[in-house]
Amino acid sequence: MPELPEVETIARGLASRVTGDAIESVWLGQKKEPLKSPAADIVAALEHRRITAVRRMGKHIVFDLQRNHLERALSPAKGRKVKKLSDTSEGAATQWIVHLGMTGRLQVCEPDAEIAKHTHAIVKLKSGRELRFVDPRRFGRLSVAIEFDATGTEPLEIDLENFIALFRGRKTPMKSALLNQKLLRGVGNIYADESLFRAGIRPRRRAFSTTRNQLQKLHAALKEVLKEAIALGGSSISDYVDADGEQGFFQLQHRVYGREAEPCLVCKTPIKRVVIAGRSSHYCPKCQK
DNA sequence: ACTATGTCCTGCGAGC
DNA sequence: TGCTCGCAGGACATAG
Repeated sequence: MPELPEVETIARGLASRVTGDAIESVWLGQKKEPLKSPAADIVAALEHRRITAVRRMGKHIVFDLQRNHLERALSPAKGRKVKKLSDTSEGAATQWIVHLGMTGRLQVCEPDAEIAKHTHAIVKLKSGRELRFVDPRRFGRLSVAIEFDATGTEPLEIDLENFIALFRGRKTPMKSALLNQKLLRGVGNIYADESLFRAGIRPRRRAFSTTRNQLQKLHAALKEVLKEAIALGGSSISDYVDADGEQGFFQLQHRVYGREAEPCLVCKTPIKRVVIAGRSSHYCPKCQK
């Protein structure tokens, strides 16, 4: 469901709520799809760890975990078969990585709160609260790692020359290039469409044929649209809410996404919707070349 | 190596 | 009301 601005909003909300808290126990559901790492690895990596930070990398939420020294003496956690993490020393940091897919949610709640349908993981915290992962479509993924290795570059950090180089020699449509997480991480369908509109580039435009001037505009437009969206707490379409249950407001700023047949806000031409790489793509046929 | 396509899931609203 | 259909913010495997 969420793209970079929504994940950023969620990660910030989680950081303020659970940083410093410790994980006492982990329950994982029976469905196998949400687990990218073996269940035993996840449980072993999370239990009795302190959450030292929560941050976003692309569309992933990364929890930095450290062995909780108060718990260490009490936990005879050795002997568990955790191949990937077995060579980590006792105090070494590990990470819990959550990808929300299309419909994933991470909620912090009291233990007596009703357990939502499609709850796949419940993490009990020392503070008494619970962190729950809920995901109806099960496109989301949970995993653990010693150091998460995300692909691509953060769009908010990339400089102009490296940005332009991403598109060089590629035949693929600009829309597909923007969605390719190996190039830029965190851009999804909404912000791809919105940034292409602001830069005046058609989504089907072949990457290699895009002019330097257009790419320069896109570099600025993408950063601008992502920053504006983060400032407004992301876009709430259907049921997206952040860690505090608050909805975002950037959907009110969409200029093309979800506006098929509505007049372009610049030139009044009806907005078009086409399918590119299986994804809805919205653009103004007059403003975008 | 790069690119296009199908597939994984559930839920919702539109249209009949 | 109840059914079917198409669509949904993502990412991977696979085939060409």
